[in-house]
Amino acid sequence: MKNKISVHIADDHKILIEGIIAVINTDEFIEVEGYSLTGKQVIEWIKSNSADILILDINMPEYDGIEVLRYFKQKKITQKAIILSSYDDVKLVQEMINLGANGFLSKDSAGLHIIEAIHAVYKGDQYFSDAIKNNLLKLYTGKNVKSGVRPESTILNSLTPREVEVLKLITNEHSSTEIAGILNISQSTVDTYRKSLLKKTNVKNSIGLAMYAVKNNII
Amino acid sequence: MKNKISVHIADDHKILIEGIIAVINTDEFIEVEGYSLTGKQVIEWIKSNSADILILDINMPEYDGIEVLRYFKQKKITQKAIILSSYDDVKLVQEMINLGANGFLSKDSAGLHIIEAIHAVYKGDQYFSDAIKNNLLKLYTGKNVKSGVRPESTILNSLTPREVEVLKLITNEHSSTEIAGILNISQSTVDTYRKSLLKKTNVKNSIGLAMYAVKNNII
DNA sequence: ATTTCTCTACCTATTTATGGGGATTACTTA
DNA sequence: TAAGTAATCCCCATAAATAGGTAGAGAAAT
Repeated sequence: MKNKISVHIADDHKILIEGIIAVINTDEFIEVEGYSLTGKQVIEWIKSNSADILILDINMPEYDGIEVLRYFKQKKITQKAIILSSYDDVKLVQEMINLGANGFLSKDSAGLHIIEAIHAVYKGDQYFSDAIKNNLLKLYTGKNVKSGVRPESTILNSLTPREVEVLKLITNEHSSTEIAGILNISQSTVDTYRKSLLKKTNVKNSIGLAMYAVKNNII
Repeated sequence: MKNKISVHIADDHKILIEGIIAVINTDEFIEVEGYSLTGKQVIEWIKSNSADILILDINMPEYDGIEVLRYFKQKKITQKAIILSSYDDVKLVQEMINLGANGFLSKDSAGLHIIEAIHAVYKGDQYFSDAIKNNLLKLYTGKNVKSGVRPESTILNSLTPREVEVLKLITNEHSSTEIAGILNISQSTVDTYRKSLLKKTNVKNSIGLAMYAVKNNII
């Protein structure tokens, strides 16, 4: 007779936790070990506990999901984790995989297959929601088959350090004049960065930049 | 033998719907009649259906919860509704009650008592989550017993419905011209809303507004 | 050695946003 | 009925952002 798969849930929305528990309870081979409402609680919890699977929300107060994964990696904790996310940002997925995430579920996806995801990850597989898989596929179709070509053709051409600095200041409600003052560069230069940020992120205006920054945790 | 209480769920997050269904299925006297993923779907649904209780999320694409309630009121539809909200804005609650909402559950509240809420509202009672009740209490304790003193001392001077609409569009990267077109009002009016939003939220510029919207889940 | 990238900066012009007013209509509420 | 509020619109002026260029200095990669 085999033990049940134990699951710990971390999400700041209690209703979501209750929902997931209810869903999980429909599977006789899985049980919920407990839950955390903040990233801090997860980090406290991991110090003396573990579960077979941790279901981890990205957006949480105190420490977010990414910071929790960073902590795990730093402390060499090998807790398996399935990420819950509201948006399907490819770069985030890559970041998460690098940090050791084993699965990725989108809250927005048409069907949630949390049970499948848990079983898959428990077996050692990775599990990604369809939205994510589609996005990843798009990146690797057609080109980039031979040499070690980095997928620089991606939508998100990564930003230069200076661009990120400017982006942060924009997101913190600074005007170009102010940014020029803070970074000790000319206003024209700041404007140049704005242009290149708009082009690279493919958004419409500064607000789009701010939202991009939020989504990519460049805050 | 009595029929089950039928419930319709409206929320743009499928996972939340699945969760609520799972929770509801633990009660033998309640059954889920169906669900909608957008406000528009709710309005389509109500044209030829009804349920004993509608569980309605505030934040939904196409039409949000408030707009759905407005539609109900305008069309004199007496569908009972329990509101699901991510934030506990007192003014919003009042607005919703005026629009005929029968209950109010906060997603963030420590314990979700959706079953209780459904039974209460079905019996004709109103149901409010603890967070809401506490906020309402705070407003009426000590002072404000006699004259009609408005509790303007609240931190978030809450925004009017129209302001929220404009804020959403701003956050979605629309310019004032576009917003005017979308809402079918003059650009000047949109500018007026921008001014009042800036004043009320106490931020510096549109980016501050967008960040405010993100923080307060007004997306 | 030559290309590529990053950071820097400027010019011109147009479009948006912000800040200060004021004002009307409709609705609700004290 | 008087007061308030929400929604709507206008004027004027300035500040800021966007869009199109061009371009040089230095570092890094090929």
